[in-house]
Formats: sequence, structure tokens, C-alpha cells
Amino acid sequence: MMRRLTDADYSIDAVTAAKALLGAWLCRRLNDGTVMRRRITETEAYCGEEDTACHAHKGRTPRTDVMYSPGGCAYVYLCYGMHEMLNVVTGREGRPEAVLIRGVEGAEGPGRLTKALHIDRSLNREDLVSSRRLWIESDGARPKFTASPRIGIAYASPRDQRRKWRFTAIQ
DNA sequence: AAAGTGATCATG
DNA sequence: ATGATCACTTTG
Repeated sequence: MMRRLTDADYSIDAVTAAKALLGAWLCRRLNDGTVMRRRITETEAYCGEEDTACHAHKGRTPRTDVMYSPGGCAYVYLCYGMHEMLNVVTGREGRPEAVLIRGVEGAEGPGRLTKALHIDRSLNREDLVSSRRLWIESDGARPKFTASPRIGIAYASPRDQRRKWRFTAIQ
């Protein structure tokens, strides 16, 4: 049985959420009514201002403001001038944590999945609990996964670079 | 290996 | 206003 994730599912720390989101279904309804669902296969956790890899590590700015909202909304930004990146904000209000969705079945890679599901910055701040356009469902599947260092964070402290906060579902 | 692409933020 | 940087992908 399939259920949409609720506030409670998003009100947890990003590392726990990043693991729990593996196997869940990222769902997108387009303007023409088409609904797409893809299983999440890879995630990364970004954890507060003290995490030097996290966009919010320099504090609240116009871009990172959304990360300070209560868990359950989307944080979408443009990377390298061409790739839209989808994150799910988690945790409590005032604490900037988010899970980067790095891959879904059939679209591995953070820029590829957003392209496949037509996700862009118009969905920034979208509330995944109530949205008709973007949400996540779970059928209870909890795939096994591996944990490894996060990608593309050479700017972070060596200690934060070493943290195994990237989670990849097996098969 | 390196380009391509434009928003973002710190600096002036 | 300017410039460095960037949670990536594709092409050679």
C-alpha cells in the first residue's frame, strides 16, 4: 500500500531521512495531468551550518533561506548554470538540513533526474506534503544501501568531506 | 580532460 | 559592477 509522506516523515534529521527516502517514490504531476513516479536510488544529507559542505554553512542568504523552513518543502537550485538540483528540506524550523536527491530509477544523477521529471526552480519552496505537482510516496520498501562520501564538495573541510553521508540503494 | 552555462555571494 | 565559484553532464 502506498502513502504520501507527511510532515512527520520530514521532521527528522537529514541523515536519517536520506536513508529512509531510498526506495520511496518521487512523484511529479505535469501541467497536462501526466503523473510520473520513480523510485529514489541515491541521496545525500546536508546537515546544518556546522556542516561545511552544506549551502547554509555561511548562514541564511536569499538562496539558503528555504533550508531554514520546517521539513517537507523542496529546495531547488541551478548548478553550473544548467542543472537543476532537487533537495528535500528536513528537520525542524530554523535548522537548515536537506537531502539531495541524486538519483531515481532510470535517471541516475541529480541533474538527469530533474530533467527527466521536469523539475526546475519553479518548484523551489514547494510543499511536498500538500503539493499537486511534486510529492513523495512510500510503499514501505527499505532497500539495502551503501554509505560513502558525498560528491563534489572539495570546498568543504577534510573532516566533512570524509563523512559517509551519501547513500546508494543496492540493485 | 575540459568546456559549457548563469545564479549567487562577497568584495569594492 | 565585477569576478570567483559552483552538491554536474557531456563530449572529445
